[in-house]
Amino acid sequence: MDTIDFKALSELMMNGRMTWAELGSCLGLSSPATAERVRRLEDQGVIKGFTALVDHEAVGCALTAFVAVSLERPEHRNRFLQKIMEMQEVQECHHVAGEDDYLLKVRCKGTRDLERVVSDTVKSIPGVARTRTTIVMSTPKETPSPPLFPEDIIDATRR
Amino acid sequence: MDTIDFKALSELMMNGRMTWAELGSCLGLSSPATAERVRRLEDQGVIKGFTALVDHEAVGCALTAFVAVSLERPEHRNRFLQKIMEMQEVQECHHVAGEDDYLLKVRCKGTRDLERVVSDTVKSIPGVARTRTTIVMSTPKETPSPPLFPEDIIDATRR
DNA sequence: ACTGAAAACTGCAGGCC
DNA sequence: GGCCTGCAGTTTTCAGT
Repeated sequence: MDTIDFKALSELMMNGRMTWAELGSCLGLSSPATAERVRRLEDQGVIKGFTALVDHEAVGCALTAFVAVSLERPEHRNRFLQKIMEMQEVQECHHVAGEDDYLLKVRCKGTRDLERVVSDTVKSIPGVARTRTTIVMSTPKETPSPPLFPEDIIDATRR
Repeated sequence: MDTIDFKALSELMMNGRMTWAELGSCLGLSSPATAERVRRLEDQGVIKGFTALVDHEAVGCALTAFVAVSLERPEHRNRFLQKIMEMQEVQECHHVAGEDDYLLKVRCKGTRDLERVVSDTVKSIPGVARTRTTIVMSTPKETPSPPLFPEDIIDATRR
């Protein structure tokens, strides 16, 4: 077990961009060895990729909501999931135990958009028996995530 | 309005690492101009940083759960939030409208860990009146997120 | 996994629109 | 103000050990 400088490592991860040499020095490795390990992690699927983490509010995605969905019968599942996959506003879809079947995390510009997503789109999917929407007022803690609508970033770039 | 190659752009964003030149060519820009724009986005706070996106299951974080929390009185809020901030397992904390006050997204290794987090830690915070935990069985859709426990990645590195 | 070279990329300067 | 071209400094990559 080598000597890993966790403090330096987390500092490095905080401000984002880093070189293999920097990362390696936290781990006590040279840059080629570090690059090799990261490449292996990608091959194994541990690392899915690399992205920018965006402040969704800053790009006009100010509203977050959780939508619990109940399905009438299991037969409707595939069609439902297929539709969900296509919806950009749905950031997450979890199959949950308990009263409801699915829990969606939805992100959009405002209440008008939410209405469209929930009432028009989700409820129109065959087999959706009922939905319960919970609006997020503020989020004190959240690990930032990749952009949902890359085109909005492009717009922000121009300002 | 310039000509943006969205198809190439999203392909590029999918497989992660890219050079300014590559990104720029999708936008119809040279590398210095591209780097400059991204730097500006960072200054504006639109881009919070850059990270690796990890498959949490692959690093042993196999259990996801949503925990709804009700607080007795507003006075308890600050202390509650402070404690939440310290908990690595809590990936998100949202202040929500409706029946409950907060909705936590929790990630941990297994049910044993969940018990510790919910029953021992969250419920022991002063002012927590009740919690309702919803277990996630599978998640058909989720944008990957940065690592919650960097040390687990280090371990995976060694395999 | 380390060292050292070639190749590639980034960042800065200067000029242009 | 924002963008493009060329050069110097780094960083990554690919040998060989």
